[in-house]
Amino acid sequence: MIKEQRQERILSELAKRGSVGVVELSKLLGVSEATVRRDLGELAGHGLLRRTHGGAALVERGEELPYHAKAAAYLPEKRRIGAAAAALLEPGQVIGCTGGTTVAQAARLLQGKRLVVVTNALNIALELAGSEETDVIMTGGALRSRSLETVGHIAERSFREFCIDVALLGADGISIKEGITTYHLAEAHANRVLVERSREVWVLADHSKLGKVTPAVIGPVSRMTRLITDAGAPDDFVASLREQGIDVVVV
Amino acid sequence: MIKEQRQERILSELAKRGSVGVVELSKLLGVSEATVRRDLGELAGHGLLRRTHGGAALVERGEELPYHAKAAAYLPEKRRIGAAAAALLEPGQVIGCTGGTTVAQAARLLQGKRLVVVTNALNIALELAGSEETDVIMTGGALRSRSLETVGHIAERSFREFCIDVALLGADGISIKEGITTYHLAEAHANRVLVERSREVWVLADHSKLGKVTPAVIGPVSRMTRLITDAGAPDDFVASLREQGIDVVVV
DNA sequence: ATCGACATGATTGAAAATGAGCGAACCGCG
DNA sequence: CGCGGTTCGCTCATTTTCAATCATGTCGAT
Repeated sequence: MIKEQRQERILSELAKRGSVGVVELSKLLGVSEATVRRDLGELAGHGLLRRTHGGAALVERGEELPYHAKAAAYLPEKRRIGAAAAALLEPGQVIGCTGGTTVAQAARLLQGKRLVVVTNALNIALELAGSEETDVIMTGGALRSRSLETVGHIAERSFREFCIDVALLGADGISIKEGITTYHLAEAHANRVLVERSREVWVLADHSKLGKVTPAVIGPVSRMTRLITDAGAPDDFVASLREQGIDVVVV
Repeated sequence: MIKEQRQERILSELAKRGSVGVVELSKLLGVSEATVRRDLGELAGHGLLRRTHGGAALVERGEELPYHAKAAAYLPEKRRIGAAAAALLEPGQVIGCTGGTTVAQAARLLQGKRLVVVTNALNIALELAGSEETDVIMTGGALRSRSLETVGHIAERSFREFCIDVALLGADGISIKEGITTYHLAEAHANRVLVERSREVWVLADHSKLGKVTPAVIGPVSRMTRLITDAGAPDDFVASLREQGIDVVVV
């Protein structure tokens, strides 16, 4: 039996049963346990299964997807930024959230607060799914797997149904000249509608985003009422925003 | 048997019966009581069950999602049902999915198929989020943490925008007399709209749901075009549905 | 025929999981 | 209350599993 066939077989067995043991597979496939371990290791390397002691199990969705919070870059900064944002929000407010790992960190800390959260991002909704106190409204729309945001007319129409107190925006780039930008046009469009409907716009971004420009414009920096970033932010950048009357919180 | 399988078994047993004893599990699984205790401790640490003296019980309504507990009950049956449903779908079709753990098992196997999936359930969207081939549309709406479904007028309006080939319905109860039912009124309402918009209606339910009635009606059994269930289904129940011209698939 | 690349199987010391033993804590019951 | 039996959490020895290494076998190319 060829390696490919064997690995195929392992995956199908796993799909059928949810978890499999090394010894078990060894007997089933008629190869040594060493070979089974090698196969499992290889498959796990491709993210097709999760290795466990004694065997393997199905990968949990969300464990391996690109935005998984634990895998995020600048995680400590993002956590602090998220915590600061969460602390500044008040009970009873209506919050709009875009996707992104920084916003997700904030969302995680909103659990149990009496808030209404409107979001087009799957990961945000998921963070808050367990919270009894928080009302979560998803906008719906076409799902973009890269960012887990939903976009398109459904998302935009839903955003328009709300009057939002504070928008928590996770941007990919913030430039004094070019404004708040993101990578994807459809996301930018949905986010723009959120901004339109929001009284305040807070942007959550670690310092790596500052001065950066990405293709799709959400809006000018002047539309932002508060920026929460980390201590790595360049002083002149911060000063320039403050001159424009934007509240810059550095954590 | 590896640890994962054993713990899955424990959760399944717990979901079926509401509470389990250490000694009992030890005999059932063929491992020492010490190991059972360790497993229970670990699962309790993940919030998947509540430790009691002498055993374990389901987590109280409140902090944790009962979703995980539900997911573990009749898991092998649900996998087979999900696989059968996935195998019967054809490329290019527009599929509507409600929430529910059985439907989630089917969704997992739809990855990579060229389909359009419209759903009001967060867990379904998450299963398919990684798939490049599959277009996923979320309806949006207010999120119910218990089932991870979104409900309300936003969800219903979104469903109405689609012409759906096949609806995959996960019901909580199916009764010849009372029809297809679920626990929650708002969910039933959203699901009813999905059914309206669908050419075919397939219900995915393990045998524990058959003959059961729960508070909120989705529709009469006659509206269902196919039932996929497991071998534990009572013969007379299956026969009765077949008399009505419903295609019953037993896996 | 020889070589090299690759897959497989066996070996080994380390790590993890398991099972048994033992006081301490807890339950039900008088 | 207090008591006996059960259950718990802990430690320690044993078994299982792991990852790494090396040897063998297979196949195709030179």
